[in-house]
Amino acid sequence: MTDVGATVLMVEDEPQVRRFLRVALGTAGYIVHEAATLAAAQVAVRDGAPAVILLDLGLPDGDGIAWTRQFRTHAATPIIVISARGREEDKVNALDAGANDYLTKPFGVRELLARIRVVLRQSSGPSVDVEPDVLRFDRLEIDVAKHRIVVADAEVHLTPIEYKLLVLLARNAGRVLTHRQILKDVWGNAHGTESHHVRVHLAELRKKIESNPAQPRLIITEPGVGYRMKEPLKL
Amino acid sequence: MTDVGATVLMVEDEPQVRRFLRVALGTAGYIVHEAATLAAAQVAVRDGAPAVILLDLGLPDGDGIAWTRQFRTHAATPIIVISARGREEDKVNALDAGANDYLTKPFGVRELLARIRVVLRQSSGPSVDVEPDVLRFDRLEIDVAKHRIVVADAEVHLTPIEYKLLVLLARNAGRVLTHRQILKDVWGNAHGTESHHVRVHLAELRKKIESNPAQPRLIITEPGVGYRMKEPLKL
DNA sequence: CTAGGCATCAAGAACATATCAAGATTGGGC
DNA sequence: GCCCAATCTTGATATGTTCTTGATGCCTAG
Repeated sequence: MTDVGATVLMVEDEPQVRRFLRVALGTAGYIVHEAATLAAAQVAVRDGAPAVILLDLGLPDGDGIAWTRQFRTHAATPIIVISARGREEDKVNALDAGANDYLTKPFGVRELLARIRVVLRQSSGPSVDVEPDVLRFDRLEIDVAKHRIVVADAEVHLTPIEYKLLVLLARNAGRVLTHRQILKDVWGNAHGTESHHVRVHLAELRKKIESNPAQPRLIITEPGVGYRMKEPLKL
Repeated sequence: MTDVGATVLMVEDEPQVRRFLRVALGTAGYIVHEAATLAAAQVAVRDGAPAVILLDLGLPDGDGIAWTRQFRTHAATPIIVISARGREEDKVNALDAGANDYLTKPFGVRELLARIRVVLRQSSGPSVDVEPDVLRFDRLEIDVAKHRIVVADAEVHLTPIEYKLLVLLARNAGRVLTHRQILKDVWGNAHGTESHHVRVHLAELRKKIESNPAQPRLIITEPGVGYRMKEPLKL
């Protein structure tokens, strides 16, 4: 009556809750991985490639919401937040940070399982795209997993928008992305025609990653259309 | 601060709740469609193509859960169920029937909006879907997905008008397109008889894609009528 | 031979982009 | 809760690209 042996990563510090969920999820046919801290979760995600993450807020080593936001910059694994905090504010923050669902303790196991099925159902659809953790472009190196940019062997600091912009372009290297597409992906659906934003932040980005920003070699302007990142050299 | 004017279909029979949600959703920037019955919802979905459906259970003309199950056999539009029934049983049934989320009345508007953002975020997908859409003509290659033109293994830069012109001709290869048709498609309906524009830009285009622009092999002039692109080699 | 349609060129207008800088906003630390 | 630092937004201006427009000459059909 349940899904296959999908892997669920449970991020939770209270031993009692862990035992409880371990049994419930195990019985339902899932493979359960566990982490008691965000740091451990980070490792578990990379090693275990879970199909869904159950994230308890209020872990000892950091803010789960901030972690979620950070995580979402490079991964799409569904996150179901589980929290004792039931304030609307908390829910909105978590969901906007990138969580797929938010359950307030106490909750019923059957509801949890149903909600896990929902997110699995969604993610099973549009295939699994495995992409390398490191994207390389000439003297530019993007380590998506570690959220690190290296230009000519020197680490470079990018602001959140610059980072999103760069990863978007890099993931679509060789393809022209229109202003509209970029706005939608980096800013969210709202901003109608403010392509000026794109220009400003793209200029900043070029300053940081191009050797000669006045004559860009990595990010090419397609006047009247958008921008294109040069494809990396083929092997 | 919110998404674009995505369309939300509200399926709800109580006038008070409808008015309340209409205002809340409208303020948040959504276009709101309304239906008081499942039958009306069916029609509204077909006509309005909503981005998300808010479904109240317990409508006068049928079982919302059964409707959801039926709906899911042919459509993937996200459904957020809103119900006064808070029993775990109800939630599990609705979610397993295909609902994407389940909110129990009373609920906060901000939470609802956040959950709408979640499902919209998911369905908007990874923005750029890869469609291998390449048109080939001898030594000319048009990659529509990437917006890229290659002539004899060398990338060629086209201006927006040139690109539109080329794609239009390529998509209608073998057929003669009149000046009027070209003007309408590339420039828009306004320009009455300015076929001179076509000539100028077509000359530019030929310079870029023909090996000998004076004796065009790809784009043929049909005197007195218009232009025609040579059909690509068949496989 | 002539008229109409076509190709080509060049210059300025219209439009799009790059860059700088100041004000507004956000988020984190105290 | 307040303040500071970082970041984002917004506007102004300079620069660069593309489009339009008109002039000119060629070719072909009648």
